[in-house]
Amino acid sequence: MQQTVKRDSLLVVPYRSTPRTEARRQAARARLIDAAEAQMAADGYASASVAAVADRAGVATGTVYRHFAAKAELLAEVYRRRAADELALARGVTGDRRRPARERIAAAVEAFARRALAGPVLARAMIAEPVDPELERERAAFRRAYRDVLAGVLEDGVAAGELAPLDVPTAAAALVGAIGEALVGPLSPGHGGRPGGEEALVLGLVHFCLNAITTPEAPNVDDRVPRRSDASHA
Amino acid sequence: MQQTVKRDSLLVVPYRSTPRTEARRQAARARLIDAAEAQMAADGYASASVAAVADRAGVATGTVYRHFAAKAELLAEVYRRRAADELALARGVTGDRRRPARERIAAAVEAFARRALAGPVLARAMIAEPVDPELERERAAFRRAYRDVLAGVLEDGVAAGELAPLDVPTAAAALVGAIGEALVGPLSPGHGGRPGGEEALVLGLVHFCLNAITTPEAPNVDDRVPRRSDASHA
Amino acid sequence: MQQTVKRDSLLVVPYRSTPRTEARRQAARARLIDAAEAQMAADGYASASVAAVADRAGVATGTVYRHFAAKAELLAEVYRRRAADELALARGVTGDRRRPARERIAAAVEAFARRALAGPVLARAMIAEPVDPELERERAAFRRAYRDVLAGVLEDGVAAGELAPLDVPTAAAALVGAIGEALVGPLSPGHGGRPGGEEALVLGLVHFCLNAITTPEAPNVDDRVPRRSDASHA
Amino acid sequence: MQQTVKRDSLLVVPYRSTPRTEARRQAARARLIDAAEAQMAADGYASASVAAVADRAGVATGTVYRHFAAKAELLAEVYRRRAADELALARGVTGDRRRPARERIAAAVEAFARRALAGPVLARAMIAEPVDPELERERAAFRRAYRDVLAGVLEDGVAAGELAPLDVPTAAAALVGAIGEALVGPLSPGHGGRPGGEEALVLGLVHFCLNAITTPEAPNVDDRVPRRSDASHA
DNA sequence: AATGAATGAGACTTCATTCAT
DNA sequence: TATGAATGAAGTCTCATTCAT
Repeated sequence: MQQTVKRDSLLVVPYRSTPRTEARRQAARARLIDAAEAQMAADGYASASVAAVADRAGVATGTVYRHFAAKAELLAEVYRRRAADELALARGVTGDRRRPARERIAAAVEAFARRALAGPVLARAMIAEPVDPELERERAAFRRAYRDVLAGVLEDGVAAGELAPLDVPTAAAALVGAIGEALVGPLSPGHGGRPGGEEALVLGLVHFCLNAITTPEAPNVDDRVPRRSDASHA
Repeated sequence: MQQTVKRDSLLVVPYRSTPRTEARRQAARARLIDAAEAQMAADGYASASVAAVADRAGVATGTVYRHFAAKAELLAEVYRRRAADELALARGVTGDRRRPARERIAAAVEAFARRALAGPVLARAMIAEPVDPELERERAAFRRAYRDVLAGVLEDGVAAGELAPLDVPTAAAALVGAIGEALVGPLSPGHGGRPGGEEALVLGLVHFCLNAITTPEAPNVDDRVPRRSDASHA
Repeated sequence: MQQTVKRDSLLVVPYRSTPRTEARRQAARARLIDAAEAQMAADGYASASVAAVADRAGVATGTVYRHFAAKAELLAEVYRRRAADELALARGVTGDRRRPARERIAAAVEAFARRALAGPVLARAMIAEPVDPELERERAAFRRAYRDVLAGVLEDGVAAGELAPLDVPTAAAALVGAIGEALVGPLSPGHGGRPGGEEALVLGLVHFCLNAITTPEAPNVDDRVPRRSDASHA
Repeated sequence: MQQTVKRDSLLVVPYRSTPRTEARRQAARARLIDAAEAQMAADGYASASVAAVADRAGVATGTVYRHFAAKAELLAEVYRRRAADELALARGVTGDRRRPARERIAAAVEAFARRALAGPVLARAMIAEPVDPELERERAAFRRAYRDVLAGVLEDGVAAGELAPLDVPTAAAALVGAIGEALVGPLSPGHGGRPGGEEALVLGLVHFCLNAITTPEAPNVDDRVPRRSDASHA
């Protein structure tokens, strides 16, 4: 990718260090990660062969191995970087602990939803597509981290008395899943027919999530098998 | 395949109406589907090569093709069979329309949860792992069918006045996702450390799902984003 | 191969002979050869798998091996039988040695042409399609035999002074080739556009063949390469 | 494949206009075509598996697919190249329209014959052996082109009054077949016993072909069934 | 004798990885 | 360091042949 020989300089100095070299190296690395992400965004995980990625980055396949020990490592980096972005966003949006937990959760759900809807193929690859065991680990890590962000908010809410006590880890995981499925599931067949389209989807999802963490009156689990019919609700 | 007309015998015996042969055939087919399912359960979708499945079934690879036109058809059968089981169960536990919707949803969630927990790797493969387009179609069909079961219950609940009005398709999808992630997500790293273990997980999840479909007091959607929109401020 | 046990007689007589058994055997054999020929006629040589032929004959694949040691042997029989038919016909129409050689040749060409045109796919398979070495031998044998029939006629003609002396083996081979190519070649791209269609083709071919064996005025071979040799000047 | 745009250099050097690389690439390609041709020449079309060809070329099987999208494409190239050679030769030898048509035909026949005799197995593969539909198309194209060359000469001859009117397309096809069969037919079993050997074969064939296009006196087709014996020819 | 399911070698093709230039 | 051709293991599928029933 980076040619070593510079045509325009007669003197080729065997420079050793990391002044500009390291920068170039990082740039090349980054370009490869970009290319891999772009490929996944364009045609899904399965299309991201080393050749396709290298091609997209404008380098030879061999060059990839100068920056990554194996294909899985490159793709793992894609997951990691993407996850970091997503987490940063989530943390940003939920960061203000003075605001009510429900508000913070709503913000996180909405932020995630909007990004997923903007790039559905990549979202699918990140959330649901199959992967090598190596990558699976990254994906699991992302989900866990994301859960942890949400869990933190939930704990804050419970501690502050805003939310009724709840099974925080489970609820956080369920939220992640609810978000993912609601967004990714309907997208394959096209979701256009719905009135309001994406906007309605986001609203419905946020609504769902807020409800889920808000125990109406009886936080007792036994509530789920009520004594009688819920006629009173009618 | 078998021609029925025999020139030299007046009595045409239908060559073999497959008395026992058909049974054997079905048995062999079923053995292959079992083997494929077992392989996916053991090592995930990616490990289910034709050779591995055949090996597990104790037959030669060529034999697979006597029963299925292509690998994808075998795996699709696994999905279909599994999905049919799951749907039958879900329909069974939610079938009594005289019972309250919340009770029926709780039953479905619990039933699904218990089965997923019994076979987590397979559950992962069924729910989340990557697949050929052909299989993706099966998986999507399953998810859609499952959503429809839940959506039917939700609609019953809304119609009966038991549930406050809600975005039924989104809620149903979100429920499927919540269930899937809550069960499958935590399982890779092992979930054992939790107090109460699986039991607590199931209860927490049921609780979460019931809450999610129960609007506390203000069913108004605007309730979710308190005063101003906060999401997109990363 | 000959079973000793008979179900319908209590007394199991190890019958030795060939009363009706041999007849049945031959019938089954013949049916397989028919089926193989029909398959080749329908879809060409490549389509004649053992399974397809057995299917067409209404027997199981294993049965084929009760009558033929290998697939090639079955197909060889097809060639042989077909060749025998063709040769019998050719010998029939050329058999009357009292008639002029040219007339006899014309009759053979016409007969062959009409049959080939009636069943072009089989003709192709017999004349030109690729085959196993084993079958190639049969095909070569047929061509040789056919050449010999024509050669016999040519020799008669030369001996009788009707034809000018000519290189009989070469001429006979060339006749076979001319017939084959003229018939089989034009059929692939469709020959319909021609005025007169098949009839014209047959006439043109007969004309060509008669000319080919009729030296105009100067039977001298040198006639062909006018004064100097011109061929090799590319 | 190579992206041309480079962000970090103003001077965009087209990554490699493939100075020597292209040459190497062509050389490798050519080596594979050579190997495929050699394999067909040695053991016929059926023996030309990808593995066998790669082996003969001294490369791994995968390498074949760096140069050809599919096996059929490699073999098609063999046909095409061979056909191009043959046609160029034929056109060269028949190109001078001032010479008599019979002389030009004789030259073409002789040229083709000498080459076919030099490599009989390959000639067989090119002319008569079976092939995939994809290759069949190439072969048909070659035959048609070859016929057209001969047909052109025949038409010239007829137009110039040198040849009596004749069914040009049929005659051209028949010439191709006559040449092919006369050369290829006798070669499988070996043709060595003949007096004069190859030389006689070529002479006899040329003679045959010239006769075939030379109507003695009565170009009428009905001539083929003469009234009486052709005593006058004696 | 027939059946037809099973066999397993072998064909084509893909793609992550290596290595001479 | 980059290149990209080459590698070769692995995957899917076909089909002539075998063998228990």
